[in-house]
Amino acid sequence: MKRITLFGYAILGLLYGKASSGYELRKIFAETPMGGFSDSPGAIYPALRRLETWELIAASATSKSPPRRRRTLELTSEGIAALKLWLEIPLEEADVANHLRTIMLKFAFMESVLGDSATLIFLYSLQKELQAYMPRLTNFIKAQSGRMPKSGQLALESGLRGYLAQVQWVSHAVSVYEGDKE
Amino acid sequence: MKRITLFGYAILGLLYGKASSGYELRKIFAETPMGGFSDSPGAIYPALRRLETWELIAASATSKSPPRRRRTLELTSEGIAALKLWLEIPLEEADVANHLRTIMLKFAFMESVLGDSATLIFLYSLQKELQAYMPRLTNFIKAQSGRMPKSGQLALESGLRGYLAQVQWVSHAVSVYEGDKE
DNA sequence: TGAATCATGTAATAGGTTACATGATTCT
DNA sequence: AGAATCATGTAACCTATTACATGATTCA
Repeated sequence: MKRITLFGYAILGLLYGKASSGYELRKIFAETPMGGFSDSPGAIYPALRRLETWELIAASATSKSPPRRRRTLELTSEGIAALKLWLEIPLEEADVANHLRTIMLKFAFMESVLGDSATLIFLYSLQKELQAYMPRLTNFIKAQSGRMPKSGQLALESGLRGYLAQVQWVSHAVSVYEGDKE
Repeated sequence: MKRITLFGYAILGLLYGKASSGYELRKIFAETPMGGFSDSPGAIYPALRRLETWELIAASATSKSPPRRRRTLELTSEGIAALKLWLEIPLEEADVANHLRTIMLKFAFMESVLGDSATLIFLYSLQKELQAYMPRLTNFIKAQSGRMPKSGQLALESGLRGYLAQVQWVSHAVSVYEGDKE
């Protein structure tokens, strides 16, 4: 029985782009602002092992020559299917409230896996859910105002501004994809 | 040997504001956009038990009357000390890159625990670290441009916009606290 | 009285963190 | 030859998740 974690999907998504070794993946997690996933070997190698036993990934080559001895891993067709399945799960409002990180990870991989039009549809639904969530958040903040210290109030506002930035970003992203279609 | 998790500090901070039962804390986590911590009993009661065995919190009353039978928990002096110690740890640039959530949690509790001037100092240092981090992020994005699909590029931009929003928020927050001083 | 919800807990599981370990290879 | 780093792994521990369980109390 397999339950793929967000970390697992991050690995699948990266391998979809390019077959890589554990070490290469580690470097990506360590050196890029990607999601803030762990780059520790104790996280990555067990995760790879799991994905391998589930046959979602497989060693394509265990080269000993030039680039040292390393196990290059690639997606199997089942791995690709699992990744697609995950990307195709429709958004719900609760996701927007709590799992923006998950959403952005999905988006990052979506174009290459599902194509432009699916990505655009995803952006539309994200836009819709964000717009539904914003007033809920502002109302909550208003309701709390006065019942917390300034810093609590401001902390909430920080979250609000973050979501506002996402709203603007979605519009921007949509325009990029819409512009591309014609 | 005690290692307090972020979740643990969230509890300590909330209890600093008001002695509460586990159930009350659950409701806060469930119904407010606070950090996105778990509201499940399997998370909260063990966490409370740990904090209790470390004597950072203690049951102030186990009322059976009106508000049912509930264990109201409050901070001990050691709990307050632990919370203060955590809040006083100075910021580093790596924190800004990866642990914005932690930072905002700290900020939310800081005013009531450490006072206005400490909070303002915290904001200044946050401002400094954010400003140091922004160019690193923009450079990284520039370096990647062209070497990823549009969606990957845009995902990075989303992060960038989030940080930009935080930069603006810090300025706002600073002005609120500076305005207060005079 | 029965349903809902209040309020606290526990058990199994799984995944991440931390730390350690080990060889091979490149570089000086 | 020795240091650094490449590359993979393992083991102990801890915590969150999930699901279940249990009584008490309010409310219809």
